[in-house]
Amino acid sequence: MPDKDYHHGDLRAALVLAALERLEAGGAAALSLRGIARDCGVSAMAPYRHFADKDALLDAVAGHGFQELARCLEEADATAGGREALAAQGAAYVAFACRHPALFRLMFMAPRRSSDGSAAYAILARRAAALAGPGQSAGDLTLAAWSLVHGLAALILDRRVPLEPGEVDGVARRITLAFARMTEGPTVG
Amino acid sequence: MPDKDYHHGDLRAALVLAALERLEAGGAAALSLRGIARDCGVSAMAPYRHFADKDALLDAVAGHGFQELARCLEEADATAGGREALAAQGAAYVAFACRHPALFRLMFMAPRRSSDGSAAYAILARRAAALAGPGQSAGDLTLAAWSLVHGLAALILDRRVPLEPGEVDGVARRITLAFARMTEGPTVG
DNA sequence: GCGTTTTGTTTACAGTGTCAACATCCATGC
DNA sequence: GCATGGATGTTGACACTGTAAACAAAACGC
Repeated sequence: MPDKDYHHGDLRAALVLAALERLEAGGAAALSLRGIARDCGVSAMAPYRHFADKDALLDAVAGHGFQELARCLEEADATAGGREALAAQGAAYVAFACRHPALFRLMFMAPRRSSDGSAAYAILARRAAALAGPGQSAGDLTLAAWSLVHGLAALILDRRVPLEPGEVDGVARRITLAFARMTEGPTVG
Repeated sequence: MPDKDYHHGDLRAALVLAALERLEAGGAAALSLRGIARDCGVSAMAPYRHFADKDALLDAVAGHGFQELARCLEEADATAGGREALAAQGAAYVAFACRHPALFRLMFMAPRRSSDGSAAYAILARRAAALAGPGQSAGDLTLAAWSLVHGLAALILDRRVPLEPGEVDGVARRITLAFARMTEGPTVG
């Protein structure tokens, strides 16, 4: 094994990981490119060999987050079927946001450029669309379901709704489930 | 009228206004305290006579946004009654976010400290709670309604949902209205 | 009128993202 | 086996940021 002092095995991955750690520890304010580089034991300019600029690194971090979110949704979806599966996904979505608030904000709440979240969206969409009753638009239903859980997560994160940590899961599950029941009610037109 | 060269009349208000203009023009990235001060023709340290730090100024800007949002909701609410009023509020909420994307993000999507949005919340809550059927929790219903429109706005702002500007209002109205109809469907338990 | 308080200014410092020029290492030709 | 070229990392510099400390000027109370 060579010296490893100059060339860093896999700096790109190390940078993303360090950024994630900083994010969990100190929030978005702690995300300085120089700091991240320092954490990796590397100079301030080294990241530019792997990312065009700071935003590009942040995009990679967000991408990591989306993968993890998709994993969580998939896992939750497998625990039940039908409407209950949708409720489980809703609760998992909110739980993810609460577990990684700064990451969640980074993923969504910045004028990002790319950071594809379609994988996570697809998992939720599959469940939601299957619930569409006659005369209900599957597209609208999916969008509504996503909006509901996303908005709930965002409001909780911003302390806009006074909820104890212990209540969050129950509320998310209840609301999502009630929403899912909407599909058996009277339909439009 | 005295010289007005040293003392600025009402700097505090001018700073908030300048910040709002910068926000509309260049997004959150253009919000530098020094730049805002420059826009007001004042030195970099002058803002500190009126705000503890940059975040305090941003809080004031967010507060301004919440007032405006409340005004929009109130206005929309007056255009109709019952479920239609809720749908109108939903559309107005989303429209506000689309009209002032950077401000909306500033209001919600940062680890703020205060910036009270309870006025806007109250207007929506009043309508939503009135729609709660027997066995439905007014609190849950209100939270769900808010989450729905807030999430929809956030997702649209982040281009997570491919919507033409022209479609936004229709979708928001449709989804909110469909949600409101949920209250006449079969209830929990 | 004078002192106090409020409001701005100047200067300075540490920290940021990023450009340009340079250094070092690794893999590949011969 | 060694020069060479491309990848990777470094140093130094620049313009910019938020903010602390010390000072200056205008406004107000008596």
